[in-house]
Amino acid sequence: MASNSKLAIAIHTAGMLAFGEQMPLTSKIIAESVDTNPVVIRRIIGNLVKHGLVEVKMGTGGGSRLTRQPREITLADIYLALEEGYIFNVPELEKSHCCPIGKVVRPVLKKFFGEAENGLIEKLRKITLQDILNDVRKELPEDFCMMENNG
Amino acid sequence: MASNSKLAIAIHTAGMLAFGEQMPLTSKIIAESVDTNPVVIRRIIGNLVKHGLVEVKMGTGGGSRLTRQPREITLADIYLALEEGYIFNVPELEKSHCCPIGKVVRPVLKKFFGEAENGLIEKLRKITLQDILNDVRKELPEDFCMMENNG
DNA sequence: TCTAGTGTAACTATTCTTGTTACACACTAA
DNA sequence: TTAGTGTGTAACAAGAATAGTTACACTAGA
Repeated sequence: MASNSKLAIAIHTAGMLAFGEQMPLTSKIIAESVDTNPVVIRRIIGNLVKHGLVEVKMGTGGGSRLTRQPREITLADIYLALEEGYIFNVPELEKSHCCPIGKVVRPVLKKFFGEAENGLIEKLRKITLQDILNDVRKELPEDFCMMENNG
Repeated sequence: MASNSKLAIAIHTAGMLAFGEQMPLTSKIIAESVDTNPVVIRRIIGNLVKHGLVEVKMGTGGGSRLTRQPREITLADIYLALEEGYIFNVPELEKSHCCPIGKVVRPVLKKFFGEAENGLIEKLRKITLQDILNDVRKELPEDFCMMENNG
């Protein structure tokens, strides 16, 4: 598992903001739900803000909320907002390296990996935050209210 | 860059085996081209063997070679052979965790991440080792011969 | 002014990945 | 049957990436 849980945390975060409707949520509340530290959440929200998905209000009564409707936010938007770079790494070679294949393979692999990653992004683009919410709601008790139940 | 350079190394390795035609190549030669340690290569070849892409001959004059033509091996075959698991991690929660959303979100995210990863794999399935070779060959001098030039 | 928030730097801890050494075993050729 | 090449793999070391934590300056509302 190479893995990177930022995307999961970011979606979870955005999902909670959606649940919270227009009521701003604090990084502390979200962090408790995700089971991590508020700073981790703030860092991720920073990326979402930078890409216009979320807006933040400072000070008392402040917190974050979505700038758009959940059906207008795709997982690709969130994925790209994280600016994590490429999934597959193509290792650098030493400058002294002299195998001609080694030198030539690198850009070729980069090209094909880029294509593959586009396939991933296309799929992510078809999934909206609303889809996530719908699935999550199915699993929650009907009378669930986040503000009361969160622990 | 979460990244994992195993796929790049595995493709590079398979590519060299293809270049070598039916002449078995040693892990040492491949390691020099990739600029790493022979054990790293052997570990990866072990996965390729397990999935029937490569066969290995022990002892003097031994080494590895492909079991199929390069046009019959896709990057998806190589990717899946590495058994790296999922690209995106969905973090576990503490057992004591009691936020109901937290509990419910996990399987939902796993499902959607699985779909996204399938998009990646579909793309990889469309790229064969032969495609890589063709691109690499374009960049190499016409009279290139691996056995003489490898350093 | 007090309290409740955020943003961010700096540091620590942890985990993942890669690299290395070492050695038993397999096979070939003399 | 012995020497030489090569693999497989365990065990450990080193390095890098990820995540978690603390601390503190700054913003805003009551």
